[in-house]
Amino acid sequence: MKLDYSFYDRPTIKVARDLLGKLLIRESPEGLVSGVIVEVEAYLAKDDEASHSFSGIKNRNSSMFAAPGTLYVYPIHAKYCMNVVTEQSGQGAAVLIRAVEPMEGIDLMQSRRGEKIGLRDLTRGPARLCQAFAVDRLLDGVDLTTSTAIWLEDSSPELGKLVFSVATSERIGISRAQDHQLRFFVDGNRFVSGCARCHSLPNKDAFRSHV
DNA sequence: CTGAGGATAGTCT
DNA sequence: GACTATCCTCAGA
Repeated sequence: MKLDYSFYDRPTIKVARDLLGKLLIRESPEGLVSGVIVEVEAYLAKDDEASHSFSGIKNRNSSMFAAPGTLYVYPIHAKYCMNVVTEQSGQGAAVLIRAVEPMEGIDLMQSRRGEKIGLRDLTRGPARLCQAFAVDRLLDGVDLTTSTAIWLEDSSPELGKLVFSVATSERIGISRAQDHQLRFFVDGNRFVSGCARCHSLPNKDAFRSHV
């Protein structure tokens, strides 16, 4: 079932944790791809120096201040990252989706990412994920609750109820506010990005093996 | 497997 | 001109 407004219109940290295990779906003329979210980071509206909203609304971050459920796509290092806007309009809070476990459309992801890339590296990392899902600035500001190009679902019938434990750590790749434990990931899932010390149980079963 | 270093381009100071 | 919420390649164990 597609996630609606009431899912996003909540405290950012709750939304971030609840996004783990949800299905991200992208439909384009080339075909459909999907994956289960295994890693996210929360960026808060207040007292968070690492958040793009910290120094106020700018041209480039304006969709982070839009309604909850809006997609905020940000260009960085000549690549893209995707975020989901949370809380109320004008707050400037969002959750960065850092990694998914590929489910449907692996061939299409493979052709977008390059034939030499292994399965594990297709969507492990925010910019890799955007490339595999063909997410760029054209999707910035899209409403995830109504769009037919990209949206989130609670779960897929064939996966059933996913069982996993949530781990937390500092966020990755930022230079300020590094002490906050605002990164959430599926403990042990091998499609999570980042360093080995951030995984307390390395190489546990992936969701894909449950199908 | 790990860590280091350079490439990359759009936005803001 | 400096800054990134990054990625890829390469060397070494």
